[in-house]
Amino acid sequence: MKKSLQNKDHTKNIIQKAGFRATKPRLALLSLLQVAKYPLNIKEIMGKLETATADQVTVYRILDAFKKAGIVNQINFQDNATRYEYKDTEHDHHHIVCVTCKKVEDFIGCDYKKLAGEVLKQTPCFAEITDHSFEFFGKCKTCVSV
Amino acid sequence: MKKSLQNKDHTKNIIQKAGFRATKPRLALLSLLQVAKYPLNIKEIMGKLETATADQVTVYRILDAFKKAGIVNQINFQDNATRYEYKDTEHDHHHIVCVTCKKVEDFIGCDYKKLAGEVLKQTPCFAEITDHSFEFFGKCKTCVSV
DNA sequence: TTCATTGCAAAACGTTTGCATGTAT
DNA sequence: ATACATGCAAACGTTTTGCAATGAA
Repeated sequence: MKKSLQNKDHTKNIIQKAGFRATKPRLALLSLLQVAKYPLNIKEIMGKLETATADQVTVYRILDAFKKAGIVNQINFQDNATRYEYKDTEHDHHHIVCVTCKKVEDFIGCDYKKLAGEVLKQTPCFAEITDHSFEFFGKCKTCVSV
Repeated sequence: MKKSLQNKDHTKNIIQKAGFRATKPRLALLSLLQVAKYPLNIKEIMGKLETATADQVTVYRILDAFKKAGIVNQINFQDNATRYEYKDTEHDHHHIVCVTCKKVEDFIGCDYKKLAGEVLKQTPCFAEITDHSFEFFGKCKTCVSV
């Protein structure tokens, strides 16, 4: 079986296992997020999706549903546009963003689990932690000298 | 000298040391952020500011300038509204947010400096780190049982 | 006085809602 | 067949821009 077909089946499985119907917009959107090199905002998503694959409103609804289902992560680069990324549990990572040119690079090593335990002890109101966000902002080697 | 006057002078000093003129909107906004118990979004700010103290556009411009000057932090709770918090360098902290009722509690212990060094080694494109964001999302003791 | 700062009007985005139509299972 | 999903239109909330008027130093 060809690799691309395996991937298509895999994408379809993820959608169905999460309890959703495998529709054209959902398959296209999840496939797109799976190959994206960094978290995409709505404009980038609509630009990369083939015309008439999905309405923008549909994309918003799917992203919301996928986020609740734990299939995608919602990410914010402080640029007034929510970004979404496929949640690959095998390759947990976070991002560093250049504040000047917006270049993005991944990094690993965020040991949030240890801190999560300490935080629950510190915060008397809270019972459980379900998610976390963590990004670094800085300057890339090109922009730092400007 | 009364405490409230000391605070007023302190607020004025912060603004002027950052290179800004100590105008009514800027004094009111920074004072508000200094006493806020959690990061405020624009609606909350406009609601808490006395009427006619500052136009909403002015508030946006001041927040942007204060952020660039390092006086305030920009924070995102994944609720489509940018939040701002007075940056008190003496009391560095982050936030945990209840995904159900939006309650916020602070926590300390984010040792980002150690990770920042490792991240710069990992990411060949980046030269320096200037900022970071870190929030936990979870459920408070009231909402967890629902 | 002078230049930084503000207010107002209007536009530009990002996001959500309601409802009729379409479709995966 | 039918409950789930989508598309379209329109509303909504947040943020930005241009420009003339104002005010702090």
